[in-house]
Amino acid sequence: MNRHISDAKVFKALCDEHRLMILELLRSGEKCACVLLEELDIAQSTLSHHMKILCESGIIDSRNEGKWTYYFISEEGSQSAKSLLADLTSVKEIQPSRGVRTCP
Amino acid sequence: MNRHISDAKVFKALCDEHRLMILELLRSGEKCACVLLEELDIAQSTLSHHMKILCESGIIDSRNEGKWTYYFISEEGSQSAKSLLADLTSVKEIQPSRGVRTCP
DNA sequence: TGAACATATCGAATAAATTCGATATGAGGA
DNA sequence: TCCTCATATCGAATTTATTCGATATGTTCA
Repeated sequence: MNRHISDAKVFKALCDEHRLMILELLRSGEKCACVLLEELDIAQSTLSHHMKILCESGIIDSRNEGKWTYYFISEEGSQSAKSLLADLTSVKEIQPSRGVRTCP
Repeated sequence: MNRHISDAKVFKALCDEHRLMILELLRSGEKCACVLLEELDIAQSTLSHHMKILCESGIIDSRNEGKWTYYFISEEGSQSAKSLLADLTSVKEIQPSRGVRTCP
């Protein structure tokens, strides 16, 4: 079940402020790269790099329409991110009661 | 509401594999630093650095007992992380229907 | 086909994070 | 009080991420 070994990827996608801002922009519906570029004050190649990371994390998906690429929040991807976070922070059933010393 | 500006911090705490492993270890109950250290094959100063980041993110909390420090998953902190992720990936009510072109 | 535009990739510069050993701090017990 | 042990902090080395300009790819339209 070693999910945590490689699943830092999902959270890595979320730990950059530009990428969080992109996510925020996409909450109001899909946008093409050129619109995102106008809002973000970063170089086009930088935006492309961020979109690649977001897409590879699964949280964002894209579709092509002619020469444009539209990005949108993936329902499936964000659901699995939420499940992963819930798992990571959930305390297991069988555990020593708090306050029990595990040190000598 | 500009939460995303500074709230990369919570996710930054989750984007390192050692820190995810620490979280996994704490799922079975609080542990003192020396126990974590045995499991992780990293230097003591490195562990201390990771624990600081995790605690500052709010996801993990600590308590002192004598010379030991015990770390545990914070119910409150992980709840707010989950809320934040849910917000970030939730699509807003009013939005243009998908497929509407926002580019010329 | 060729010009114009949107996006992706490459390579290099800069910035940020991780890691370690050395050392400091602070608590407990002799 | 002094010694020992647990954890934190410091400073430097290394690794990883971000960023940009330049260029490549691929699409549309004349």
